[in-house]
Amino acid sequence: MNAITLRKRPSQQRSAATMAAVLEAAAQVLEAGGLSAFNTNAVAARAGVSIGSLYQYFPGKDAVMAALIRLEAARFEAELATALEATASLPLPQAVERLVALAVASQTARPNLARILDLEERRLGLEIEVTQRSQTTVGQLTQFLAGRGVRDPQIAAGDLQNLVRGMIDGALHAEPNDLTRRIVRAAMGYLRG
Amino acid sequence: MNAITLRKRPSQQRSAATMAAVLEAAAQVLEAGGLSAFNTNAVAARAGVSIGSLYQYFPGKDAVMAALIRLEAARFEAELATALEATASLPLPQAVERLVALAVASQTARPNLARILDLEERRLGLEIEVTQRSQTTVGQLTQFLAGRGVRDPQIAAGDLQNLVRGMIDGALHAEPNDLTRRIVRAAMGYLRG
DNA sequence: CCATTATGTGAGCAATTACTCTCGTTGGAT
DNA sequence: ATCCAACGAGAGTAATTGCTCACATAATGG
Repeated sequence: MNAITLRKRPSQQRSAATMAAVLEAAAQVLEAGGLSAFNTNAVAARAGVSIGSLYQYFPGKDAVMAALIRLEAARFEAELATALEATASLPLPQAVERLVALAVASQTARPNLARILDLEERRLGLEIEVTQRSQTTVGQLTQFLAGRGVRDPQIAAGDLQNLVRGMIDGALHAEPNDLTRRIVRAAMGYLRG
Repeated sequence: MNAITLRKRPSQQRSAATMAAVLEAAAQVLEAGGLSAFNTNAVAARAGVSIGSLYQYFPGKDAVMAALIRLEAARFEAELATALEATASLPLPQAVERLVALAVASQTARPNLARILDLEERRLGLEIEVTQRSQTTVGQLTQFLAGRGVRDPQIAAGDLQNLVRGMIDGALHAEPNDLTRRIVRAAMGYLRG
């Protein structure tokens, strides 16, 4: 019997290293060549594994994208969580400045990557996923704003995220000087109403 | 003689209609299926012309994209120009509200298109093109802001454009209610410093 | 040692794509 | 009527891509 021998399933330790290598390679390919350069052969080659191996760990191309999106989101959310702790006792303007500086630093590291991941996230429709509200970026921000007495904190959190993202995306290629200050001005203006 | 018979060159009247059909088809394909659905066969089919014809009017796929980007940019810049005239005598907050409302309306019509065109514009690197400063979106905005006594009007124009674009992009899929009001709040906050 | 399983490999296939080239059609001038 | 240049059509081609599969190698257990 055992007609169907329960395919796939590498699991465990080795897989973690290979998967990480693949995801890092995917990030590099996207950053260097954009969406059009993102193909499984290129990713596998840059990761130093064969395409066969890549397909042992990921069911398909989109799964690699999705995993990368989740990884980057988790990274940023972890940074955000510690930053929020550190600013818990600061007055609002200083707290906002710290958070904005964090976002700027995060986007500056790989200017093109975040933009592409954002587009792809929409295409794949995996917006709500890890979404324990407390772990999402907007979720954390919502709680922060609510704690500061901001009205409609959920909407405000979304708006601020979009505002910051938009200003960073655009300005990185044009006028990065003093960017944090400029963003803080807009964000505080929004919050003061 | 005339060994090479001076290839291509359809020009004149008919071309305008065909080119317009191709560009409108390209916009529809992008809006409906995203970047991955954007291929020359699909565009030609939707436009109701053969691929042969498409390639008579456009030297390649990217040229179609570029033409579409320029067309949409020109459309928006024309709308912006008339809106700026109409708001010339209004106080700043009302003027800003009108302009923001225009941007919101423009993006709402085809929510996905602008985002994609923006990404592609960067990939093709055709930022400065039509760029008679007075015809660009930022150029027009810069003059407007300068006339209102805003400091660093060029930087402010860029920032505002990015801020508005970011907030619209993000909010269209989440909380479109009262969007204009919220954006105006951020924009005016930025301008008041 | 061998047998059995887990893991990795990469040539190759099927599908898709951008683009070309040959040929048919049209419409106006002679 | 005949010709000719402009225009359109769409089958075909070469290249690329996502992905499979038959096989090599490494780990594990007896």
